[in-house]
Amino acid sequence: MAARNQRSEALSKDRIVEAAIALLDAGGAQALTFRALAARLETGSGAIYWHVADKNELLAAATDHVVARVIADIADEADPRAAIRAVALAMFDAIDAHPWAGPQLFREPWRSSMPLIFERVGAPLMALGLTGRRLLDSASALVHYILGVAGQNAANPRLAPQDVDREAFLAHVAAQWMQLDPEAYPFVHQTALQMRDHDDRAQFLFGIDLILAGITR
Amino acid sequence: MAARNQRSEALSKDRIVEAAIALLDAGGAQALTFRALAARLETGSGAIYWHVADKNELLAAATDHVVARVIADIADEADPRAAIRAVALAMFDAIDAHPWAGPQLFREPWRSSMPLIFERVGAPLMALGLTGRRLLDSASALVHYILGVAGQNAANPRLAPQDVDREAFLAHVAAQWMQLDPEAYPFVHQTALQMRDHDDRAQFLFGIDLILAGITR
DNA sequence: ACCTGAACACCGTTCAAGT
DNA sequence: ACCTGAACACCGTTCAAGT
Repeated sequence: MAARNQRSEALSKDRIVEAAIALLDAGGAQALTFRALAARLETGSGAIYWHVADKNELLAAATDHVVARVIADIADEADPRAAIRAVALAMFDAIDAHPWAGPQLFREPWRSSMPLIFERVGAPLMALGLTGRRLLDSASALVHYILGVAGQNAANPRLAPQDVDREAFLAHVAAQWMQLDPEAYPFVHQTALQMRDHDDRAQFLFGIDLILAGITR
Repeated sequence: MAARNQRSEALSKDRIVEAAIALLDAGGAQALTFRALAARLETGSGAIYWHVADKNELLAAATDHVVARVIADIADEADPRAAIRAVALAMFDAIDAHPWAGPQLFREPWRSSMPLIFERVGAPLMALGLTGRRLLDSASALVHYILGVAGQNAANPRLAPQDVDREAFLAHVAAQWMQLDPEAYPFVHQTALQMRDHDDRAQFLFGIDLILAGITR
């Protein structure tokens, strides 16, 4: 027993999940393989299966771990609207920092992280006096918006060619959109230029405020 | 040349994309392999690479194909709000029918389907009198909400065990959420039962109306 | 009970060889 | 120009064998 600590800790689900997160953060979803994980943990690839059912459970556990920490770190806000904005921004930043968690988040909504998020959004709505169906549907709209935007935003810049930076990339997309037929695409043609230098985070918050305005109108 | 039609049409990107969509609709994202595709097209797996760069392009082309058809089929609505609801519902139903397109949609937003969607949402907002930054940000919030919810909704029921139906599954999740500590999870505890028998589509539309209310307040 | 690592079935992609 | 299909590198997962 004591001998096991000479070179490495005993394997455990926690240690595996931690190593998985490190791999995911460093190289994205494709960097998480059982072989890489085994190498990092100095064990055989089969050993991991003793603690974790399969890759799906591993990704879900990694996501739960990240979300739980982020949610726990959110500062308390007295004002309900400020509280909702705080949760929204925390999730936005979390998925931006761990983009691999985005797709995973809305793949298994019955997992432990989902009630956490719903609670943090729904409780302030209760404080605003909402009840019944309207309470649930409003919370649902906010949560879906938050996860949807955060996930999309996390996916965006990563598939762009590596050597162009974000600005050059946006300028390129805007130029493409500008070339669409102004008759068929009046909106796109008119807003493409603004699209080029928009602030994702500010635009995200604007959407939150739109929904809040609709809720409390 | 004429001889080629004796047993099968010449290979083309269109034929490949069509076959890919058939595979994806029948068996989900994991059913699309180059081997299965080659078998269905009665050709070698390498032949596909002559018309398509890689799997990523294939998925993107399949998504564009589906979205373009759906968008084209939307009936024109005179009322801007009705027009936006029509686009939203069309996209919701499209991703529900082709759930594999959900993740793909917000993976390459500079592709051709994205301007199509933005135009269909943005044009009615122009008719409502919006301009400038507020126009772009409002359209962006709506599009992100639509794609986010539709994608999440499409992902949900498919990972559930196959033998339980949707209702039994929702009841099971609700029961789990009910068991959370009412002190720590007042909102979840109170709304879990309603969550059980909510209507995804109606809830989705409610969110659209919340955002529209915020936009036009 | 927990770990090892070879083996299996299966991918996406490439490429020499054909027509 | 377009197609064939074997070959390559790489997966997730299993499992007999070890401790």
